Amino acid sequence: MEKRRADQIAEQLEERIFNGTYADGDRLDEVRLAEQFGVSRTPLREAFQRLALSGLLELIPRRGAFVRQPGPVELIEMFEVMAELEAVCGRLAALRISDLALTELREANESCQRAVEARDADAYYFENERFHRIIYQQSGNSFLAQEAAKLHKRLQPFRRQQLRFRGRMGQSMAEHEEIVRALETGQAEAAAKALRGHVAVQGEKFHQLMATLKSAAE
Amino acid sequence: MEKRRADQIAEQLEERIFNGTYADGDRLDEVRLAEQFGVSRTPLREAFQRLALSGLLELIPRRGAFVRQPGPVELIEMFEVMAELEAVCGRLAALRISDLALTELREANESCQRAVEARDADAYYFENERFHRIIYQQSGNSFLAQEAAKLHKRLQPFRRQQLRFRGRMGQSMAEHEEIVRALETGQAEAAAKALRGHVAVQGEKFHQLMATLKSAAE
DNA sequence: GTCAAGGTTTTTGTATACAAGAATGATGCG
DNA sequence: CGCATCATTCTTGTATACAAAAACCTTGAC
Repeated sequence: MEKRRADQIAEQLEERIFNGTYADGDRLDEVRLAEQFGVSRTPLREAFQRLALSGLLELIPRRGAFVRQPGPVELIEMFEVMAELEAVCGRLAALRISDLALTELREANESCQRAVEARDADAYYFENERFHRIIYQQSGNSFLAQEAAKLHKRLQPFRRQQLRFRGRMGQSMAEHEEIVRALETGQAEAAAKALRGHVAVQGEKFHQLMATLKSAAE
Repeated sequence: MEKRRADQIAEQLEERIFNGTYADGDRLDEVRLAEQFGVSRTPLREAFQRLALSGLLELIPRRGAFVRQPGPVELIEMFEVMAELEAVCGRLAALRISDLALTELREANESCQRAVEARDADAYYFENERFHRIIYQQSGNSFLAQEAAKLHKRLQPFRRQQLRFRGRMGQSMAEHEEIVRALETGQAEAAAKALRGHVAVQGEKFHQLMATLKSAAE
């Protein structure tokens, strides 16, 4: 399926919003972006529509498109939902996961471990996503898996910041181990609880998240 | 905030997809719809973008926009996710709900009861939505509330069909009572369980849902 | 009669043109 | 000197025009 120009633009704009090129409240100028991308305003506006639906832009009629970065409160809320979605995926996956997927899960986890030892944040980030994505899919509910993956992607830039904090990677690995054990033995509630705790933002992590926000706002 | 033409069109198309005017796989003709709505293709295409993002349309490049009604499997999956979202809302709301909201909840429930007695399906449908929406909001997590409301809306036409079945309204009312009791007494897990059960599709209800799908396909 | 190849016709995707509303700045009045 | 009002300019929203790709139809060969 070949892509439209508008799709590519949407992806690039999304990337810029995620990586902080645009700050919260920035107005995106149609004509300036259009000539920057070398297209007319039409495909650009289509891209705007998309990003607005994903919550990345706010389209105010007759005013323009404004970047909408989640604030502290919304971010906490999103992490809370993510924790619950992961918990549900885990609970279902504990009953439904295949042996093949379990093998892949352990493999992804080992890759994570190697990334931690090599202090390779990018590799950890990548393998961690694989780890979680397997659990989403093994929930046996592809709609759930899709929704979980969507939110995961949106929270990724913030998660990434969190991993910089000392000791977080190691702790995260221990949690992964616990999750794998619960899934291996089919303990649904244990898997749910482990995943919820793994993702949830609380206590010390909350302060880390606040720090993340400050650095992202600069 | 006044609306754009494109917004109104998106709403109307959404309505048509929900109420079954368009069947799964139907291709929406841009020019025909444009003259039908009395607009050009531009706002229509913007509306398409939206509906595609909500999963109601599939936009195949260079081919067109195709209506995408959820099939049996996807529908079951969506109900499963809805049940879990409601459960989470209930669990959080049990701890966070305000007295005012509890009063409103009881009020909505009484209106439901009256609708059942009057055999007024439309009224029941409306008050039931109010009942659930209060719980979403009282989760204290507006992101969660928003997501729950979004999915609720998407599933509404199917839920509506289900209520036609004999005895379902009465059973649903009993479940509402149980939910209210759990929320009143702050029993988080009980509220979660009651709401999950209330929404989940299982056993007999599954067959009803299948019947719904058949009638919707006609 | 069937199938394939090429051309014709639709239909989508993008660019441009135009219209209407919002922002901005200048000017006049208090 | 400050503020309000009006005109100008800019920006968005929509319509139209054009280009490219897909669907189709016809025609010809086997």
